[in-house]
Amino acid sequence: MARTSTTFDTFNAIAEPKRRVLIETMIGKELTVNQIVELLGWKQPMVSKHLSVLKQVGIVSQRKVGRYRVYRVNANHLKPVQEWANQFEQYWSNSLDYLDDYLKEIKAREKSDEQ
Amino acid sequence: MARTSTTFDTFNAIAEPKRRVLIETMIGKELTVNQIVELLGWKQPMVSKHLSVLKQVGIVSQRKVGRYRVYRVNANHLKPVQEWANQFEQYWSNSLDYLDDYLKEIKAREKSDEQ
DNA sequence: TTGATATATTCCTATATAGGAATATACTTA
DNA sequence: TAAGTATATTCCTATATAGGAATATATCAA
Repeated sequence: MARTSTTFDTFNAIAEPKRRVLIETMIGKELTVNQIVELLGWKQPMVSKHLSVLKQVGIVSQRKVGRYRVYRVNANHLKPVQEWANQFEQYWSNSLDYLDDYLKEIKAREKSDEQ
Repeated sequence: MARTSTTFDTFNAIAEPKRRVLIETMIGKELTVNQIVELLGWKQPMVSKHLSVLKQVGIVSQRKVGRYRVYRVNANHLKPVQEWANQFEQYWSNSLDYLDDYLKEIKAREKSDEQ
């Protein structure tokens, strides 16, 4: 069996690093495909293909303006990602715990160096 | 070129729905592989394999206890996911905007039905 | 030591990309 | 209508899984 399809859900769509960059670049703007091409310096078909995946899961939507296609991010669709991560927030370390972890790590490293 | 490796980063590791379930199941606990097998009803090799991916990106860590391997979630590693999503929070619709979107959607649907 | 238990790994296969190149499609303007 | 611009799609290939089955490895217990 292959991996879950990139168009299966938001999590799979944003797994691709380039698509995250695309989203970061587009957020809050309305951009034409070629504007994105210029901003990112990617090949036009590559931009169109990644936009297509993002569109299929609803992360971006598109509007026709003459021969241009204007794309924008539907930020709402990223909410589930934040919400999914939120449920683990209570288990995150605070900065002091971080320090503690860091010290433990150093000790562990010293110990393994001794051997 | 194939897709980004599942072990490339946290985003790719959690793209697989089963691995998200695994994380949700394990959060806040220390669980043995077979305990997870029982909780989820998956095959043991499947659990071990998914744990292996999560371990490689640091989302879980493992401790040996006799012939058992005790796994736990490193919740810290899910922080980047929340943080990534956070940067788009200001662009999320509030409930009124949602209503607006909803009404627009209904109108659009009526229009396409007419044709 | 031997059998049993716990977990990891290997082998196999179907499948889904991502990127590159080429090309098709759509719209505009002279 | 023809040329030009903007964007999407198709074809190709290398690659990386996910799951199933079988098996290897590690540890415990009698």
